[in-house]
Amino acid sequence: MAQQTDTTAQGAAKGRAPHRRNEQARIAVLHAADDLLAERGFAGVTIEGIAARAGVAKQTIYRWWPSKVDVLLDTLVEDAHGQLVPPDTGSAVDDVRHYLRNLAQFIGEDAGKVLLALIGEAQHDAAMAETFHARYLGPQRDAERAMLARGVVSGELPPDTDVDQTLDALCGPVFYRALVTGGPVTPEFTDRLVTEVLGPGATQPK
Amino acid sequence: MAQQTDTTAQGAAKGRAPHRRNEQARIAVLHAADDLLAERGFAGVTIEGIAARAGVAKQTIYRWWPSKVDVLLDTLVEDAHGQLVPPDTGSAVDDVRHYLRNLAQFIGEDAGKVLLALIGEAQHDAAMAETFHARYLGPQRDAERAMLARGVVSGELPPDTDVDQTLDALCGPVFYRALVTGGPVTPEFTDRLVTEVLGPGATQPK
Amino acid sequence: MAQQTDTTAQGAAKGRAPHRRNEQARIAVLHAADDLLAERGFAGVTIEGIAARAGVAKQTIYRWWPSKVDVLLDTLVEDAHGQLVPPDTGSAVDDVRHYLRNLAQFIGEDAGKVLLALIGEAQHDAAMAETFHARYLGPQRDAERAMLARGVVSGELPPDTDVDQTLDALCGPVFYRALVTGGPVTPEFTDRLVTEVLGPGATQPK
Amino acid sequence: MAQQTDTTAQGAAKGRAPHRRNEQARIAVLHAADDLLAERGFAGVTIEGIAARAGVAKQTIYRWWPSKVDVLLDTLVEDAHGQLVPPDTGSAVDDVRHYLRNLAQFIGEDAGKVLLALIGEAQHDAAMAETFHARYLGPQRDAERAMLARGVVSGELPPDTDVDQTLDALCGPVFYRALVTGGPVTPEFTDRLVTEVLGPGATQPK
DNA sequence: GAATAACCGAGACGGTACGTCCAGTCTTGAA
DNA sequence: TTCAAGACTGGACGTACCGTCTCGGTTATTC
Repeated sequence: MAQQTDTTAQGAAKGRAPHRRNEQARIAVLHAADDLLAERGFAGVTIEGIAARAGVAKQTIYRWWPSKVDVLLDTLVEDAHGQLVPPDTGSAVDDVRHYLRNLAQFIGEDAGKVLLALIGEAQHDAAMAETFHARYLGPQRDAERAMLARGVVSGELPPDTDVDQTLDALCGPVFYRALVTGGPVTPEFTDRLVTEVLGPGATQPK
Repeated sequence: MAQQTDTTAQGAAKGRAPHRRNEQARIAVLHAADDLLAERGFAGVTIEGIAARAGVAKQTIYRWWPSKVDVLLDTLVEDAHGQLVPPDTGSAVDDVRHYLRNLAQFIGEDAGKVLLALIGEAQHDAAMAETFHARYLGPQRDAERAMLARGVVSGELPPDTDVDQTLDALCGPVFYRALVTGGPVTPEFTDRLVTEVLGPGATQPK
Repeated sequence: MAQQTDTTAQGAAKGRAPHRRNEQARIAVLHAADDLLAERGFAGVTIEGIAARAGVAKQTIYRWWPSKVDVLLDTLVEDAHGQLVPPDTGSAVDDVRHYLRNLAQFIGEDAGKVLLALIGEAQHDAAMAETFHARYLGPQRDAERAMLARGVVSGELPPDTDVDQTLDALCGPVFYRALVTGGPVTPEFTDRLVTEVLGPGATQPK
Repeated sequence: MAQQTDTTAQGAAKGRAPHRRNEQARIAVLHAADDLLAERGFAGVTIEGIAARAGVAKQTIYRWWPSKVDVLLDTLVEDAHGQLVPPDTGSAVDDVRHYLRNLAQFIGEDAGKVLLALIGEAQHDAAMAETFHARYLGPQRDAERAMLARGVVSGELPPDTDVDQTLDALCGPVFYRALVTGGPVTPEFTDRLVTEVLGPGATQPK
């Protein structure tokens, strides 16, 4: 993924700069897109608007990103990389509990708005949905699956656990609240979810 | 909602239609919008496109609908009215099981695509989200709540059931698959969900 | 000219109302058109605007006038009938002098703005120009010709006077100022015109 | 006037064209406007029509011209520059005679229709009238004044000549015929005008 | 230490759709 | 039959962005 590889200076590190890209411009674009989304909503994010706010030429954006959603996808990937990695503490149930709390909080923040907006856009654009899965949803899901799989291996979860069904039962309600009902996603809500889905043995909070 | 009230001939019945709206045009618009969404996706639905396909002037659309999402909302409300009413058979668990199967099937059809598209759009436009709740999500949720409440009253469900949490646990995974993971929503999936959420006493399928 | 015949109540006077036209509506329309022209200029005169201001339905206007310029033409004809009739005092030169002064003043008033606007519109619309000539310019010109002809008959003007050329030499500069240069059309200007065109024998002002 | 300045290659010569305008598009627009006026009249000239005929985007027109009349004004200025410059042969009376003949002919041609249409539009739109004066009528009048002034200086015309009154007496009738009476403007008509206004000493034709 | 090649800002360009205004036609119900 | 009211098709308005395309200017290697 060209627009993702040279995080900071890594590009210059080894294999000769592929073609000196202006890092400053890249960051300005990501920030501008992020800000516009927070301030004016998804519809307020336009290539022209990003360019104007970032002090960058439209062409510079088109050179590196196929569309505005790819810009947002980049910001999401960078943010999620720092905040949405499933933990690995040894206790799978604890991991799940913390991950869901974390997810709920993330969704409530600006960065999470990007995620929701991209899910929204994926409903409108099948091609976009595909790259969204390839770049974010797929890898994230894999990490989540691994988290549960560790619990199965350790015996903390039953050996016949259907990992996908369980993940949907855990994450589904969280996103449902965020995307559809608009209700608050509190730690109480996610903790209870964990208890109900993973069984009463998982009751004791950390 | 003005554009919804005079279903069939009620308007002419007694109430003296204060200003005769062209029913033919209304239906042509709804159909055109529906067709365009199915054929070309949400982005392919434009006021100009609807007008052209429906053989109607743009102004006629703007006269009765504030925006294209309101047109789609009208088609959704009409469709859902026929297909998504929670049943009331006496057995709440059976009702839920059937409702979820129904919901899963609806989401897979053209009419359901409208629902998903509107949920998507709601992520981009807060004002739209509000009317979406007022016109569809709110009433639908109320009907769902009533379905569960009947089970509590009848003793089929425990008296301390948290209706909202339970509904989210039931519907959340269904929408999560449809909106996010893209996985199939099969009857097996929803039946299992019912069993897990409402307890093993609800296991026996109808 | 249907829209002209029943000035005030004359329609009811003799031959039984041809088909009871609402005189009130007719007058309201003419006034509304006049006012709109004065307030917002020719472009601000629209059928919808006239209808709204006159408290009249659009259809009522279309029933009696083919277009908005016909409405203005009606107001012009009524106004000019009262103010722009060439005088007949016995002295043709005096008549011309007074007529030109009168014309200059008329052009400066609201009613005259209608005349200028219609001349303007005639440049844009050949069909309109034709009815304009038939209804106003032609008759007015005939009256002007008669005024000069009286001078020729009385011997006040030379027998070989080219009436049309002379009229153009008299009226032309007045309209040129009003339509093109935008300069003021003063009595001094028109008096001098008369002197130069009709000869020094016409010098003495009244 | 920005849209007029870089005639030919002067822009590239030294001044460093700050932003390359597409000359081809500019000319296509002027031609399209001209053609539409001749074919369908002023009302038939629309921005959309110009754009379609010129093979140009509407935005390109709006970028360089505030309105359709400014487009026509540009074509007029270019045409008049070539055909309506008052001559300077040494004999002011001859100059006037030729200029009026020229003017009469110009008005009869397509290019002259633009002039008449703009005078017409000026009656409807005060702001437009102002730019019309600034861009065309004013400069043209100045050139005409200079023509007469040369005659005064040379002694060909009396020293007490009122230049403005004389110009109105000369041009007024010409425009009056074109704009109002619709009569033909022949060389005989203009020659006679010159004789009458500038005196019998100016009689002998060239 | 030039030459050169990709970058970058700026923004003009052909387009599509927007939401608005008004034209001119029509239909309805009251007077 | 006229009238007020106003819905209807239709066309143009002027605006916002889209994605493509030059322009000159600026770096930063590469010869």
